[in-house]
Amino acid sequence: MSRRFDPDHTDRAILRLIQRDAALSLADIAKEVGLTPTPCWKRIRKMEQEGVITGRVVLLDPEKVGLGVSVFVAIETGDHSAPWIESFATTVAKMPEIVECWRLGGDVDYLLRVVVPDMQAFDTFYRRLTAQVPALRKVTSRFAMERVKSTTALPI
Amino acid sequence: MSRRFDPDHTDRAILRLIQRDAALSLADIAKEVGLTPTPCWKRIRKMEQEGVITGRVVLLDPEKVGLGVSVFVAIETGDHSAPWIESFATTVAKMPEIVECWRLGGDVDYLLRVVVPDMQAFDTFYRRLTAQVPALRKVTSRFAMERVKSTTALPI
DNA sequence: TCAGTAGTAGGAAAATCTTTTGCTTGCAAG
DNA sequence: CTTGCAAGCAAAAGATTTTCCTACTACTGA
Repeated sequence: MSRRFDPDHTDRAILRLIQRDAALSLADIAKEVGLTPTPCWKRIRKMEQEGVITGRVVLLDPEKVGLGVSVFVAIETGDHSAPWIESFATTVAKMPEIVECWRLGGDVDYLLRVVVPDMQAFDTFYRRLTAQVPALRKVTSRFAMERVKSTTALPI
Repeated sequence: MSRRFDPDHTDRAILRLIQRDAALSLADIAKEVGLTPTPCWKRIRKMEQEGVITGRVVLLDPEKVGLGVSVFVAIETGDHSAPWIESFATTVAKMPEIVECWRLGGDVDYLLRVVVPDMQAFDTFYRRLTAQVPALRKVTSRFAMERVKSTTALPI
C-alpha cells in the first residue's frame, strides 16, 4: 500500500468539489475542472483505488433524527499498557454512540464525541462506558451547546 | 421548515445503509430493505427535501493527502458578548483548517479540531488564530496521536 | 352500514441521464 | 522516432427518475 499520493492541481480541484458534493455528475465535475468526463472519471477511480478517497456517504441532520445532543468526553486512564489500549479501542468500536475517538498527547489520554438523543440517554451511555472500561482515572464530560462548524471537507 | 422527522423502520434501514455507503445503487438499497427501487427512491428524495439528509460527500484519507495532523484547541474567552460570539463564528467559518468548532457548556467555551500537514503548519495557524481573535483568555492545544474512531454515521 | 373518496405506499415499465468501456489522438520525455 | 501518459470521443452498459397504475386505509356523508 502506497504511503502517499500527490494530487496535481486538477486532482485537488476534483477533490475540493466532491468533498462538498458527491452528487455532482461527472459532466458537471469535468466542466468545473476543465476536462471531459472520461479523464475526470479515471482520476476519481484512481484516487479511490489508491485509498485517497475512502468512501462516499450521506450526512444527516442530527436534530432532524432526534440525535441533537453531542457530548465530549475527556478520559485520563490509569493503565497505559498495550492490552488496555487495545481493549479500549475494541469497546469504542462497538459503541455506535461514540462517533469520534482520538488518542491525544498530554494530560488527556482520549477524547470522545458521543451522540445521543438527550441527557438521559447520555447518562445511560456513561454508565455503560464506565462499567465496561476498567482503570479510568478521570472522566470529564462537556456538553455541546452549539455546533458552530462541522465539515468533512479537508483543507486540501 | 419542519422541526422533526420520524423515520419508520424502513427509512431507518435506508439511512443506516447510505450513511455508510452512498455509492450503493438504488437496486441494492431496495433489495436490502425489502422494497423495489421506486418507493425506495421516493423515501430518499423525501428525506432530502425534508432536510434529514443534508448532503452527499466523499471522504478522504487525511494521511494520503498530507493532512495527517489533527489538533484539538480548547478556548476560554474573556468576552461572552453576542458580537464577540458572532465575529468568532465568522472567523471560524473562514478558516478551512478548522473542520469542527463546538460551543460548549462549562469551563471550556469552544473546542476546535484543526487539520494541518504538520506541526509547523499548526504553529502558523495558531498565530493567525490568536492574532485574529480578540479577548482569548486561555487557549490549550492538544495533538492527536491516533484516530481510534471517526465516523459520520449517526447511531440511528 | 356502506359506497365514495382522499391519502399513502408500493410496483412495473419507459424515459432519461450517467457512468463506463474501447478506441484514437496528441504531446512530451527519453 | 517511439514509448508512455493523459485526454477525448462515441457507443454500450447501467443507474436514476418519471409516469402510470394498483392496493390498502381511514374518513365522509347519506
